[in-house]
Amino acid sequence: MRCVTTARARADWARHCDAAMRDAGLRSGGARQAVVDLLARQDCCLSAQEIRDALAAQPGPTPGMASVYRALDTLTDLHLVHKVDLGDAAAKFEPAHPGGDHHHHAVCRECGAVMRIEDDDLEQALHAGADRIAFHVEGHDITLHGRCRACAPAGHGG
Amino acid sequence: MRCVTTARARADWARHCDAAMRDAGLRSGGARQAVVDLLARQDCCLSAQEIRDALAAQPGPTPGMASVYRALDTLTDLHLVHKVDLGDAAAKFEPAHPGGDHHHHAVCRECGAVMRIEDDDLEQALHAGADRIAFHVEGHDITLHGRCRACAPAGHGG
DNA sequence: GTTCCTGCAAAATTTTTGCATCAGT
DNA sequence: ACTGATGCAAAAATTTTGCAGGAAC
Repeated sequence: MRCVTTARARADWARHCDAAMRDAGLRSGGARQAVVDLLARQDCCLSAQEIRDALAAQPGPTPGMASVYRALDTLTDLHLVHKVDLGDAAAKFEPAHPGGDHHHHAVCRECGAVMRIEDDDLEQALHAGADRIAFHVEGHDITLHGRCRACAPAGHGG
Repeated sequence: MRCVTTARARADWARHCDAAMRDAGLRSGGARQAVVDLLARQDCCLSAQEIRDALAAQPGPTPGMASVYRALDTLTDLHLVHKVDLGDAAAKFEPAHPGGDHHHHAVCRECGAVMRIEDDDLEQALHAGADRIAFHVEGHDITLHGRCRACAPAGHGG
């Protein structure tokens, strides 16, 4: 199972973002760019608070929460970022790679760890099922709940 | 595709709730019972606000939001109710039928309608995939996003 | 110079908690 | 009577909005 996004894909996404934002007539401000740069370095989703904390921890000015939310909103509208709701209080956000890197999430109910899930058979079943219903499917989210290997009871790990 | 929960399953769930709540040493208060009775009549998920509105519309005293949330929290802890997060601002809740009635949701991004989704192949793929990862899966949620038949562009209907 | 972006603060929304009171066992 | 359930209001947490100032084009 692939577990990380390649450095190539990250660079591609950052470039794709720059192009799409320029294309949309958006100006290159500091806060939004910082959010994009941070997300480009992530393998999985981050909450708005986590994004701001990460930006606060790195050199340079720290954007306000409002700017983080506005940046995420804009990026989500442009389909550059995918909003993920894992059942926590806060929504999370992750890069929406244009060419692929489609994945889902498993949340450990013990430690709260979030794992990436990639399964081609699952995607196929989903697409096949989508054809059978009176609904035009444009996207989907899958969240597994359970326990990660570290937290799973011995003998029940899978 | 089955689209509704049978009257039998609803009655079973209500009875199951009563038994489980008695078993847990919970008293039969008015607000929680009203929430159970209302959920037992539902085919799909309702938000806390929708639940309270529905209770306000029917005869009898209207419980406060806090009681609705507390009832839902208790019922979720007892695995009698399943919390569903469809990406809206508010979480939704639906009966967790013990024997079956496992389903997922499709949300129309035009009109906001929520459809039940039941697909055995999808469930099988999910269980097969669960065996292949280092994660002990105890539950899962699937949300499809797109457009319902009424809102789908002509010729693109699923 | 115009328009968009940003930051701060206030507002809106959803959910939780404190506390006094009421109801079930 | 004891213990838990309920209602109201206040608080907490997350997200959105208003407005003034600054930056990009």
